[in-house]
Amino acid sequence: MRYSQAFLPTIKEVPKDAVDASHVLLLRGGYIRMVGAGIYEMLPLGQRVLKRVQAIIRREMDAANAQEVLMPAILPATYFQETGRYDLYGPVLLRLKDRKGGEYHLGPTHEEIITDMVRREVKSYRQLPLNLYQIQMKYRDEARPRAGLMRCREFMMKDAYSFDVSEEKAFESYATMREAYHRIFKSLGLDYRIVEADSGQIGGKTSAEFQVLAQSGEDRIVACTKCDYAANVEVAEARIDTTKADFGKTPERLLVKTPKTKSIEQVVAFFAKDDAPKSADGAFGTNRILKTLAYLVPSKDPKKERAADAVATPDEIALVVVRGDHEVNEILVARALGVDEVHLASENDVKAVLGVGPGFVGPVAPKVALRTLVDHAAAAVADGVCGANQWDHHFAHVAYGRDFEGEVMHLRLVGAGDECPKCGGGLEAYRGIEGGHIFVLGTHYSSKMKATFLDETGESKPFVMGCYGIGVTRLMASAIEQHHDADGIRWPMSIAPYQATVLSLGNEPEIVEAAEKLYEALKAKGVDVLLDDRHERPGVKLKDADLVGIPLRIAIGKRGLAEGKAEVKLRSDADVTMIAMDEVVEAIATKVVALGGKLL
RNA sequence: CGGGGCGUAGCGCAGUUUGGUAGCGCGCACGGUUCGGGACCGUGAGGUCGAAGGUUCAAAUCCUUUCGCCCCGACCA
Repeated sequence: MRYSQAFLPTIKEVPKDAVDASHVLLLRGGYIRMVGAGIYEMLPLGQRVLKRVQAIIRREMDAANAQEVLMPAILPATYFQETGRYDLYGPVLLRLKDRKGGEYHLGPTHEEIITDMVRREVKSYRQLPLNLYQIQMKYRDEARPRAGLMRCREFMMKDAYSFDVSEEKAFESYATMREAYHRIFKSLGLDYRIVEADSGQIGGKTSAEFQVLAQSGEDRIVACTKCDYAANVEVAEARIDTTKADFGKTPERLLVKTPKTKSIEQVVAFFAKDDAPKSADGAFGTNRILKTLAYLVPSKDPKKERAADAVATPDEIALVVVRGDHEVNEILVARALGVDEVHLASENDVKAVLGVGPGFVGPVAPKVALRTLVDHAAAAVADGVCGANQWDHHFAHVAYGRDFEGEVMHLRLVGAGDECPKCGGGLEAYRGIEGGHIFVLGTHYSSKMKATFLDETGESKPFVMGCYGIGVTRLMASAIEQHHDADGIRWPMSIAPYQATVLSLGNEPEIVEAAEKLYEALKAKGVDVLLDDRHERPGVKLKDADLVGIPLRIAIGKRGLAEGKAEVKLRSDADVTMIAMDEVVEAIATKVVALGGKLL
């Protein structure tokens, strides 16, 4: 391609609304443009990258015996109604009506459609296993689209679905996909971690996320420095402190007047005063405070709508006790209580049930008996402080097992500094971008949709399913988050829009001719190359080349040409190499292959 | 959905407080001088000031409504 003929509008200034590197650089480099919030168009360069990412995904999916299909993006409501997700998805679903008033929506994911496809056509265990995938635009009316291609309302996804005869076989399919995903993420040149994760609304139990490490990532993950343990903080665990409270040493429980002492900091400051009660080993630090939070537990009956002005009743409130220096993991709380989600109870709800406001709530002798969940670490505190369930009062010298009871479990957010639950090694915290997510679904969808086959004994059984997603457009942006500098993008060779770019630095006929000749020779060799033949000053071409981020740059200028040489530079490297003109083509072709590219 | 911010030329912005004929930089077109890290000079094109309604002799500016976009949070197969 010749730059002079290319639709490649680069921008010198940083677009006002872009913050994250990938967003800024995709706009500035002429890759994408916004049409609406979370809706983007791909310019020629963007489309080239996208096609390269797709090609890698197709190659590995095909190699893993998955077969490509294409499902519609416009879906009749009946499919999602069949599994209840038409309501479950709520406003995220982009709904529409046809001329007859029939209800439709745009597909946010396709479990129901593929399950229907398979139940209609597959009747026997002899036709299994089956793995079908597609690459297609998905539609989710996100509450808050952000950061360019990172979180869009329309985005490209590769979604695959496996169908097996048994749970055991389903896990084999899952393992095959996991290996394929490893190959894909490596081919894309991404630094990533595979982590344990929450399955969310999709159903099923076993799942893993492929998290691309990036400071701008929305997800928080922890990974062990010694073993392969890694998890999203949503579900991360840590080695449990098994030190038991030694009641022999814990003094008698003491009611202390603590006026206006609500926050953890205030409590610690209060007990740090000279005249305040002390624990046997000194002050009551943050890690000795038993932080007690009241959660509103929604009714398990979905038909029972809670009125906006309703006041909580005792059976709707659960107490969660964690150490003052720990944070509650609400996903774990919800899971323990068997509900989809929990929210902190409002001040009014807390007062209504406990007769006291947040800040003075504690697990010891509440006004009414409440379900109480205690984090392991909090249960191990031998001599702690907690709210006394009376205004302006706390208890000192309290311990789980002696002063209060509850269900002990893992309830807190794990972070850097915690110990690995597998090996005891140190955990490190990272930010990640969820680039892929794989699930064993079991029979969650097949049962609801009566998608069954006959096994070898003639018995009718639901398919055991798995599903496997990759955010294609998101990965394109993720690659930039990981590969850029102050001047622009540094594409990995495997997904770069062009493998090499030839710059003619100067408008002298011999320079233009040499660049043209090299361009044609590289093309003939099978190198995907962009020739910057614009009548621009060298500075403009060099700046644009850095911004666009093509991995290999060959500059033809007066200086080098005098010696019969071209200047070759890697975008990811500061050094330049002078190579004789008649050796450049071979050198570039070799470099392209060495960096993981393929000649045409 | 809660909080905050912003809509003025293709892009980035000033002008709004205190109403009085809409401006700057980049980009674009033409001419000239330049030519190895986003050149310079000159000339020129380009705007219903997001939209609607209101106040006023007069509205980018004041009032009301509305639409859109961004950031933080909540949410997120």
